[in-house]
Amino acid sequence: MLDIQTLRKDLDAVTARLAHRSFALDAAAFQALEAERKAVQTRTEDLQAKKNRYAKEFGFAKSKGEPTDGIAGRIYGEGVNPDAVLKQSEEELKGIQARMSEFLLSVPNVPHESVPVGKSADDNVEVRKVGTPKKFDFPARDHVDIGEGLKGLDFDTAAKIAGARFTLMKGPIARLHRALAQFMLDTHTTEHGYTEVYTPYLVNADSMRGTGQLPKFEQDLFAVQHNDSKMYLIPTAEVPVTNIVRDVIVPIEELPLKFVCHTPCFRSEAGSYGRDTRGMIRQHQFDKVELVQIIHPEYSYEGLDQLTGHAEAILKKLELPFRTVTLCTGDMGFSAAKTYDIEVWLPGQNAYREISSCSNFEGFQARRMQARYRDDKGKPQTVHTLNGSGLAVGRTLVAVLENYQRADGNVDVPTVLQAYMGGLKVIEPPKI
RNA sequence: GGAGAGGUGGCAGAGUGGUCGAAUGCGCCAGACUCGAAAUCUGGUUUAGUCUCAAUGGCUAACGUGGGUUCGAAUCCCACCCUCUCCGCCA
Repeated sequence: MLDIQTLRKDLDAVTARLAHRSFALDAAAFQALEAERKAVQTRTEDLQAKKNRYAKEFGFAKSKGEPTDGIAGRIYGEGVNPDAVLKQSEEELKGIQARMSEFLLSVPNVPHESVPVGKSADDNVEVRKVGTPKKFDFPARDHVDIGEGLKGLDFDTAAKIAGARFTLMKGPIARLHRALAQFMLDTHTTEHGYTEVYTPYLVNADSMRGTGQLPKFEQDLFAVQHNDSKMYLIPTAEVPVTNIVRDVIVPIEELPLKFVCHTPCFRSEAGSYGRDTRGMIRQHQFDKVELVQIIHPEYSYEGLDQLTGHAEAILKKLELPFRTVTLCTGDMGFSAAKTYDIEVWLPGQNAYREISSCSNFEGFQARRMQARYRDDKGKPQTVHTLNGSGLAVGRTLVAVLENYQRADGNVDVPTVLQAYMGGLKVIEPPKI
């Protein structure tokens, strides 16, 4: 949610910057609504003030045993039904405020000035490239062939159990998946200063609204009915973790809060039919290790660079080639002010594919969820929120399988993971 | 699932129809005292919104949430949500 004060003051500038991300802000509608709000709010509060004055004088007169007949006429004038007028005015104001809030919730974040202007992923700007894609002296297979050859990935059985876009892992590949998550958590907690958290995987609507999934993107979520309300399966740990600070004033000396969290993520993938249907690139359920920072606004861009570096560190330790790009204005998510995508090299696709997305939301999420700190004058101020994948575990597994494959169809275990694999150095098919 | 207790400011905790945005204590901030600190004393200290001629200004709202009664609700009534304790069941 944008700051309504900014909209009032710099409506034209905001409209112009939102246009870069192909969002047409209806400035006229906003101004009309704002004018209406002002008129109705002033009138309503005036009526409320009269009502308060009336009650006060009434009580005062009563206590002194004076008559109370003349009071209403003196305050309200003759011939009006103050209750009905007030009630109607309050209803009207409520309606306007609801419309205003709906309007504000539907406006995406304003891109930071450093974000390149562009229309699509083609306009993203590469900031660095690390490692060189390995040349294989045999035709590189993709993770599906590798995993099925090792009897460790089974998409048919997953489809039987659940449907399309699910994976069943077995044996050393299942263990490799687990090892990756452990390795990531350990690295971020022991080397990057994050606190590990475990959270609910089902959350309420307030939490989804706080991080921006609701109200606009309900179709991307899985939901379950619970009692009379809906609960949502988290599409990323960003949701429960960032909502830790919803309605909280964080002591300034505790900033930045740095959390790391490993969860499954559930996404309906509505609207992505036919895209990435092969393998485990795009799943309804996948594991991710998420980094979240709650940070002082002054340091949030510094923090974003650091957080992106923390995610990249995992790829470096795994010796996987990657590149990092800055998303252009047209390719960014709804809530982000700036996003870096980290893309890992996948020999099976002969392409770099997204494995992490690191964003600064500035105050966009924090305003929605009233997450604040106190400035040196003691006034509550909105914090900034950051998050990034550190990393998507399923896609990292894909990258390891494809980059560490051998001519015989087996897969070398990256050095840093061997301890997590009980010393195993090579993944081979089961003996029997 | 059954029985009970409770949800009030950063925290603890009073307040059961009026001048209560809310006692008191703790915490925090400023000042006094002090060489300095502690102790003590004095003052301040919820949040959100809004108006205007922008001030040491006015007004509105908020005591879990939503409704109701009333001139007037933290306080009374109804519904719901949440937390805690005990019993049962259960990974």
